[in-house]
Amino acid sequence: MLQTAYIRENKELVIERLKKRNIDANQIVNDILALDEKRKKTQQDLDALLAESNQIAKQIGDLFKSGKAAEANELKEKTTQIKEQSNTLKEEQNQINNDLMQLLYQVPNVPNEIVPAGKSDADNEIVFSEGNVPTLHEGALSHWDLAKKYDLIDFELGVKITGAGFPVYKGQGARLQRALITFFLDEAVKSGYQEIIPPLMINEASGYGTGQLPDKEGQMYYMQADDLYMIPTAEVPITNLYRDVILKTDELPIKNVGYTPCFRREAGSYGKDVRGLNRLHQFDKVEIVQIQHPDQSYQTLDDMVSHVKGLLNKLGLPYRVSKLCGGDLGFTSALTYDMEVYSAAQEKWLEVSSISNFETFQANRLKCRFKDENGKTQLVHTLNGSALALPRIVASLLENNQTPEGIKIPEVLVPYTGFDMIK
RNA sequence: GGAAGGUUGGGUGAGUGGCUGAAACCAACAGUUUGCUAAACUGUCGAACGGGUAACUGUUCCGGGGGUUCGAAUCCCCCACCUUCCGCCA
Repeated sequence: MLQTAYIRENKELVIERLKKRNIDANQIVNDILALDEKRKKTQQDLDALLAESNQIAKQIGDLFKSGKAAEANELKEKTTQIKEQSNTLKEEQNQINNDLMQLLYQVPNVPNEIVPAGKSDADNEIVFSEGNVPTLHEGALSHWDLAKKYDLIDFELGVKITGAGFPVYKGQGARLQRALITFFLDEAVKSGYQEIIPPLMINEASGYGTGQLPDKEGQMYYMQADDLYMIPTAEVPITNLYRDVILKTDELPIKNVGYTPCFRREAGSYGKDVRGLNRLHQFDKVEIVQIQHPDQSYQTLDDMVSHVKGLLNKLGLPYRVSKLCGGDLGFTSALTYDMEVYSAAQEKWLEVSSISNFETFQANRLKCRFKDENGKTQLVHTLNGSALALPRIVASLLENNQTPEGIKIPEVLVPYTGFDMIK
């Protein structure tokens, strides 16, 4: 959520930048500012009334104490009038605040200056690529066929136990999964991230904190009996660690990494995009989260991108980095880089990480602030990214590294898997 | 799941109707003292939204919501959460 004060002070910029998202924000911005003016006005009136009533209450107290009950009772009558007025104003004030919130919830984050204009992922700007697209041998298989051939992942068994999108990993497949998780965690810890094991379920307040609620509750699994949601990503519990917190400047940046399974309902997904490991209801992901001083957050974003590049380099997967265009940019993000690996048998690029700077958009809802150099409290910048999401990495690894003799395990993973070939 | 007790500022914790935005202590910060560190002493020390060039100042907030009252941290109702004991249990 944007801050009203920010919109007020940067009106033209906000409208201009939101055009990158193909949004004409003129109307809503003006509505917000008008409501905000109204809010201030009512508050002033209300404050004045309450101040008066506070004062009278004090007088009445004094009068009673000095035994002047008659005068006190006279004053009492005066307050009923004030009370009526202030109640009306309070209602008005509540209504205004609600309306204002409704409007603010609708406004997405202001894209960074360097976000390219565009409508869809086709307009994303590829800013970096590494590695060559492999040529596969005759008779190469898709990862779901490979998974079956080597008995690594059993999709049907998952259907039996739970349903579609909940695969069962077996044998070397399970081991590979665990190896990747540990490798990713180790790499993050080496880069200075603190490892976190958060709860896998969250309450409503946390859902609001990172913006899954109120709009996107349909994407999360919900446990009605206990009013809890399964996390769609570790970002939610880890970022919410800092909800309602005021940090000190020297505590920044905060760098956390967490591995968790992620649960997503993915309602409405269908077709070949969901085949195999491409889209799941439960999957494993290692997430990096940083909380940073506003002056440094873009440097941090670059650092995070570099970190993920490093992971992909070490795994030897061909990948590319793209800067999301305005039309493809997530609601809460100011700037996002997507990392995609090439999946050789499917012959397509798969998104394995999305690294974003939310600036103060999340922090505003989270109420995560810090005391700056001048002792002033201001909102932090929050950032996060996958480092990395497992299924598509596995898909790409299996497909790209297949040989007639078996599937080669990248060298960096061998210490973790204990084998260098899936046979 | 049953029972009891709790929820106050960064922490401990006082506060049962007006003098309490909140004692005291601890922590933190600034300063004095000190050869350095420590100790001691002095001061500062919650947040949000407003008004004012500023000094300063108004309102709101004592788990959340509602109520009683001229006036509520304090009384009443509902809800959430926590702790302890019992039951169950990796």
